[in-house]
Amino acid sequence: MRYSQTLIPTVKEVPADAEIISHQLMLRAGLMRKLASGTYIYLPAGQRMLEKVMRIVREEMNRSGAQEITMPVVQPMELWQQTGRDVDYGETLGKFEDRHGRWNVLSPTAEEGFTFLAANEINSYKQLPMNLYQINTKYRDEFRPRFGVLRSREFIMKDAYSFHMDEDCLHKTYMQMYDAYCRVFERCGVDYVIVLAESGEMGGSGSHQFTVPCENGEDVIVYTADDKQAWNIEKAPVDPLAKQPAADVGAAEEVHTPCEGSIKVVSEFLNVQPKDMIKTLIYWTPSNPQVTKDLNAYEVNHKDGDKLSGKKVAAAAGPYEIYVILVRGDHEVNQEKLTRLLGSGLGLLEYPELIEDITGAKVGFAGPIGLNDKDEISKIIIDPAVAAMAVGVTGANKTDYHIVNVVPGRDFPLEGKNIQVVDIRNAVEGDTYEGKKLLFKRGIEVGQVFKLGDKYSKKLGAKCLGEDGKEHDLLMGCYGIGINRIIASAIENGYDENGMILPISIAPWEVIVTPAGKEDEIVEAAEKIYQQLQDAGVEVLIDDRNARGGVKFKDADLLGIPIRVTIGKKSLAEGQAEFKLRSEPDRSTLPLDTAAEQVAAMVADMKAKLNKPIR
RNA sequence: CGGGGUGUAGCUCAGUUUGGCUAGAGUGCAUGACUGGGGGUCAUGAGGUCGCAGGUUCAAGUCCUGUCACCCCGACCA
Repeated sequence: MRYSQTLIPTVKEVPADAEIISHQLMLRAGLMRKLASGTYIYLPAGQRMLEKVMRIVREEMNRSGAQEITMPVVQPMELWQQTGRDVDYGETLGKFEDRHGRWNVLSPTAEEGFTFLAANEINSYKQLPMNLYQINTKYRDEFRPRFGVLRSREFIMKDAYSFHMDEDCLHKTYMQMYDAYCRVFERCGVDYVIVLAESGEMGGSGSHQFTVPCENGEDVIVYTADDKQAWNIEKAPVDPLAKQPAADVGAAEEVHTPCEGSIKVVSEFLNVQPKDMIKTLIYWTPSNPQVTKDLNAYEVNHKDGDKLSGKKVAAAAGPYEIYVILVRGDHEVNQEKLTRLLGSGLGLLEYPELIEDITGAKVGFAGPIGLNDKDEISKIIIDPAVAAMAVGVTGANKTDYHIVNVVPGRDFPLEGKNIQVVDIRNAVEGDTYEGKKLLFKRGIEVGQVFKLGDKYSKKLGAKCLGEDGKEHDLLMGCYGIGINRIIASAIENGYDENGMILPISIAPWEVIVTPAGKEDEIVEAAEKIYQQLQDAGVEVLIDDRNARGGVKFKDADLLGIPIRVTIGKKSLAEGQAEFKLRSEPDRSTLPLDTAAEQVAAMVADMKAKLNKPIR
């Protein structure tokens, strides 16, 4: 490829829109341009990187026995209504009405489509296991696209779906995918850690996330100090804290706190630490899960209009459950743990009016004292960290009042028929698990494998005949890789002040030939080596622009091309070409007549190193 | 959707507070000359509905109202 004939619009200045390094460099190196918030145009260099990642993914998927197909991006809404995900996905689901008045979905993922296919085409256990995948555009109408391609509205995902008769078979394919994913990320040259993720319907180790650690990641990974176990923060368990020695405090006492009821403001007002406060959260959820869906749908459809008040919603919902959750002031409720505790499929809703009805106070002044006597409360869930407190400050269930000197167990019960003390919070710095210190780091989720069970096959009637001659619901697994995110993570993993430092497997070109000077002999020598490298099958870019050396070097560095071969006046006179690795500061020389050969060997070697077997 | 911010040349930004002449700089682009190993120098030139609409005024990039887009924090995220 000739630089002069390629669109690689590099820029010197950092674009104002871009906050994180991968986003900045993708724009600066001319890999892409923004079309609108969360949608990007991939330019030739960026496109080449996408294609290289896709090629690796495709090779590893095929090698693992999966088969590639293509699913339409535009899919009928009816399919999504059958699984209820037209509602579950909420406003993130992109949709439009066609000229016939039919509603269509812009596929944000494709369980429905693949299960539809399986329902029609898989009839016998003899066809199983079957693993189908596609690499295709996905659309999600994100509330807030950000960080360049890390959270965009349109992106490319590899999604695979496997079908099975039994759990063992599913597990086998699941592990094959797990291994294939390891190979994909190894070959792409990104660091990654595998963490246990939300387990979903199947329980146990039903999902793993592949995460590239980096400062700018949106996910938080929690791992033990010995590096043996890792979780997504949504799933990380914590040891209960040691019970604090009983303090000699007086009786609980109401104090006037005429301020906003947030933990931060109240703790400052009373001059106590947030960790000495008890946060009281009140949730409610309709007893019938279907009602939650209807309500969600109602809100989705009426978002701008007559939004129901809390009471109206509650009335519309029929019977409902109310849960009171107590966590320490400096802790956060973990929604995943909560959902798991109360049963999946239940939506938890918060309505200020309802909270006011129950506590008799404005939001911000709820407290546990006296609440356990209220019949309408189904359950009080107390985090062990609250139970371990010697004394705390809580809301008084009276607007503008809090209670100090509250002793858990003395002033409100820690046991009882509707009281449960159970881990319900996010792990924080200082927590342990099984006695081991928990550490935190941020990361970018680049892949996830998931055991789906029969969730979709049941709803879409994907059954097949077993050896026993009876119909069985198919078990499914699904496996996703974010193609664009791999590129962003690779950049977050490798850059310096001059630009990207890319793994050779995904760099837009493997080698750049830089003629430093426009004398005929320099150009000729550069052209020759360029031709030889091409003949050797190396992906090579020649910077044939009429520009100064400095400009070419800067752009080569910005693009992160792993190997640079420079033809300059001095070295040429000695029959040498210059050789430099992007990742290393030093330069060396190679004899002109064997340079191409040696560089080609080096390229092969660098690629082979990324292919090395896992672990 | 709540909070904060920004829209002026392809890009990065001055100018808006306190309304006033023909709207500026750097960079990029074009042309020419000199250069030629880390974004070089000089000269000339093209490039703007000052986000959009309406209003106030003798006069609006600047003040007012509305609106749109984009960015950041939060909420949300199979």
